[in-house]
Amino acid sequence: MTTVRIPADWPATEAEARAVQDELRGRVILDEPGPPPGTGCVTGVDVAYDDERGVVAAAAVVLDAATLAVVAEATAVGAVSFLYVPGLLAFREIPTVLAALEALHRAPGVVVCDGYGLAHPRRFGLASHLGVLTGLPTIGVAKNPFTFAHAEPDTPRGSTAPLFAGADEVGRALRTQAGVKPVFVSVGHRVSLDNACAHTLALAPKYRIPESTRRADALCRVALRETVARPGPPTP
DNA sequence: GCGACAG
DNA sequence: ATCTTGTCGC
Repeated sequence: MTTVRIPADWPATEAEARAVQDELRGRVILDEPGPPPGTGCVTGVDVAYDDERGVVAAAAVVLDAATLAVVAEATAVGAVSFLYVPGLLAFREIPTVLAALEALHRAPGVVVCDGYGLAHPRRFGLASHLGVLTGLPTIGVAKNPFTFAHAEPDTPRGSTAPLFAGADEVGRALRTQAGVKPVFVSVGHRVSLDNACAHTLALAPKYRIPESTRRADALCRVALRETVARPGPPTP
């Protein structure tokens, strides 16, 4: 597991962070369909926190898209780099997530983030940000609708309803299990919304949350516990 | 102005 | 995100 330092130029204030989003937003690529679902690899990323100690742990888990078998995984830990502010989540997670992705010794394929991409107050959520920084195809799959409006998708698995920010369609509510609360899918970088939903559905054959996110969630919790329970904290 | 608000 | 017991079900 690698340890990361907060970048020297990391935003310190909310205004600086918003300015970074406004600057990077223009680099998002929205006109590529992305890799076909069910082929190649898909990578889930997630983080866990110990706010008392200011420690964050990230995990990246690579799955074979066809079988959902785990083919690679990596973790990273570091100091919390930003406080949680709705709309600025990426600044809390990205340094450690980047380190985990870099520790992977294979191509991640599509990266599935636990949060939003285009569905964001400034249309630049975690998945968009991670995509621009890495150049990788990314999508966002969130568990809550945030501030966005949506109709209830039909009961069958695979049903969708558009997610609206005012009149803009910024994503979809996707029912991954019949009769169970939907997840909220939005485009990150270099993947179409149709493909993002297809990937998400393929990753959730049995549970509401995509297998990629479930695996990454479990792994980053282990990584957090191991570093917190060990002498010699990673905080310089 | 007040509250809500991805993780 | 995180704090938390028991409980229902495969």
